[in-house]
Amino acid sequence: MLIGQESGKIDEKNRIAFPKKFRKVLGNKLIITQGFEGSLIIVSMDSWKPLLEGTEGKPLINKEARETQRFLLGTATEVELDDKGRFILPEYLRKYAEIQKEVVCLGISRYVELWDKKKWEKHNMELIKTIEPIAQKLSEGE
Amino acid sequence: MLIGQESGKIDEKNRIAFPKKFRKVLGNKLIITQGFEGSLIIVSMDSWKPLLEGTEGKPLINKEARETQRFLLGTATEVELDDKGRFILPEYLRKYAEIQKEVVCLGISRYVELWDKKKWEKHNMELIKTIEPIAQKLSEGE
DNA sequence: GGTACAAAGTGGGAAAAAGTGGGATAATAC
DNA sequence: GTATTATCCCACTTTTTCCCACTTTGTACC
Repeated sequence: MLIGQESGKIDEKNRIAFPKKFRKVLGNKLIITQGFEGSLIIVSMDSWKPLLEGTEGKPLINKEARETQRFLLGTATEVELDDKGRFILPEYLRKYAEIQKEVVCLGISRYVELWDKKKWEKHNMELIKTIEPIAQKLSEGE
Repeated sequence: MLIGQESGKIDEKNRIAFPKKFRKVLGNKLIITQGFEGSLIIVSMDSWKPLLEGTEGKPLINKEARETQRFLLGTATEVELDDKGRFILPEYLRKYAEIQKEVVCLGISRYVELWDKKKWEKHNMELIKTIEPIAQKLSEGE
């Protein structure tokens, strides 16, 4: 299972070192696509399909389902890690995620989210405020 | 049941000795995540896992589920104690909790809170001021 | 209470592993 | 043919991990 957060940076050749602990789980062929809240989603081939739950099966006549699929599938790219565990981030995804220099990778169970560091930090600040009920449960045990 | 307070420090390799009495209860595989008032929460694997159950199956397209997972998974880390009972605190959690050098571990029933010592002392002072009038009222009322 | 022994804690060295930057070659475009 | 971009690979740097030795704390027995 993917858990935890790692930071890194994008170099002048648009390479990003994919954290070791995530590599172990996902292997070195990855799919990258646009995510939500301005992040990117990185998955393995295998977990790609289950993630589409909720968009699959819905009739094509459903406009929202179509748009969601376009969003997720239409912008996906397959990348391969080099011998040192890096991949090249396509320009259009870099723009979408507004990645400047530093990035953060979040392990979210079956996929990894990639964020521009500043953007993530801002998002995280907001997150902690709204997440209180969950953390409360964590505190109480079961 | 976790109670009491232990202090320690973080060494130059970012290691923190996890107090023996807490170790006995929680084991040597721990989950650390962001807590409240700038503290960190440390729980055992066993009490953390059940929390995930509610979120695991939820589709990617549900915003609330996404944010919950980001918090429970993305900002948490699994650590393992070394043979001397120490764990390595990831940089991002250290920053979050603003840990300088000295730390305090508080046993709070089912989990352990980790604080920067100075911050804890300050927080505790304020806590006392707040609690006293309340306690006073309580006693007067009887 | 003091001494001796045992257990636990602390710091740090050294080897191994991983990460980083960049050069050289190959592929593509102009 | 030349220039630009992409791919592969190498060498250097940094980080991580494992382990050891010393210090401190705890415990038992005198």
